[in-house]
Amino acid sequence: MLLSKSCVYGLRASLFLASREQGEFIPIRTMSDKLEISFHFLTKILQQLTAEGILESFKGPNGGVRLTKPGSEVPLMDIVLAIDGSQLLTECALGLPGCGIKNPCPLHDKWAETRDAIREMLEHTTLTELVDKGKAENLRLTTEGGFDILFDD
Amino acid sequence: MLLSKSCVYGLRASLFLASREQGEFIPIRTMSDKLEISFHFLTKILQQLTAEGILESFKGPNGGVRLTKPGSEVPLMDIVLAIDGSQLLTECALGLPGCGIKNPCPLHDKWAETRDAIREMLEHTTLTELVDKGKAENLRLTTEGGFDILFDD
DNA sequence: GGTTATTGAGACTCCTTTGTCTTAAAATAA
DNA sequence: TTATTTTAAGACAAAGGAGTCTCAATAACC
Ligand code: SF4
Ligand code: SF4
Repeated sequence: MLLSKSCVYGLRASLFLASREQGEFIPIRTMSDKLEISFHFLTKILQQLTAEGILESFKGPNGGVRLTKPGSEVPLMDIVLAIDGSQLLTECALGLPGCGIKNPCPLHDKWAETRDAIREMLEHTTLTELVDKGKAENLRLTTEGGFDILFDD
Repeated sequence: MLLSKSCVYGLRASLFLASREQGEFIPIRTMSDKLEISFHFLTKILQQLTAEGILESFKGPNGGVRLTKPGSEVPLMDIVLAIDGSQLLTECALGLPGCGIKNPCPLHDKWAETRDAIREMLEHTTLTELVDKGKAENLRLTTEGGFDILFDD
């Protein structure tokens, strides 16, 4: 799999947060319910994003988490790097240790192109971009139903 | 990681086989030594490729494995599918169950492009193509040294 | 036939990822 | 102050991937 499960959950939650008012703290429990992700597991993942400065959290009643920056300034890459690390963009096809341009394997040229395509996609897509698209076309973030079911409070 | 370790080992071994005479059976022990892969582990992986008809094997002295077809007719995709399955090309970014064009997530359009790039690369690159390149430029298939060290018998 | 070289099959261990649970810490509200 | 709501931290369990090992099956050679 390209992205780990933790990373996918982190992305889904980040999209959820980006779809709300920016100043609002959203309880993790709300997100875990709506996105159908285990609460404790999601908590651990979001703690990583908080540690990386992508989210900020607040304890106690009316607490929760929120994005530190507007979603339009957060490319997907930020979340992927925070959770899965740079592995995807540095390791590769034949997975030889110490890989690079200097002493490449035969797949390097072709793989580098593909890898760049992945990088471009993750760097140039922002949370807000996907949220806007999701809202406009009622796309889904969860197993069933469209984007809008996330907002029946 | 894009490809599992088993898959990477399978690819490396397939490249090794494609670089030899086609009719020749190569003992797995020889490959595990040259490619620095655990013998028993590589054996299990190559058994999968044999079961899928990509390799054929022969027991006993002078036995080993060989490609069933010339390397020029074997795209990398065959090996990836045999070992990792179609997961990489069907599952995706947000990993929602039952994904597809019918009920997509907001990432679908962008992801589909990237996924196609990966598919194209795997489908249109053959073993022989990489072997020729590797031999010409003495690229590497193992941690140290170039392509040629595989052939000091 | 007996020994040796090789793949085939499967049990088994080890490690990472995924997921659950419990307890502590912080903030609010009564 | 006490109870409640929330995140923080970390122990623990379950599942899958990665890797090791043993023994059986097959083929060649003596
Ligand atoms: S040489 Fe390039 S393609 Fe090959 S393993 Fe290294 S980074 Fe990957
Ligand atoms: S809709 Fe497309 S991109 Fe989104 S999870 Fe499904 S297949 Fe992947």
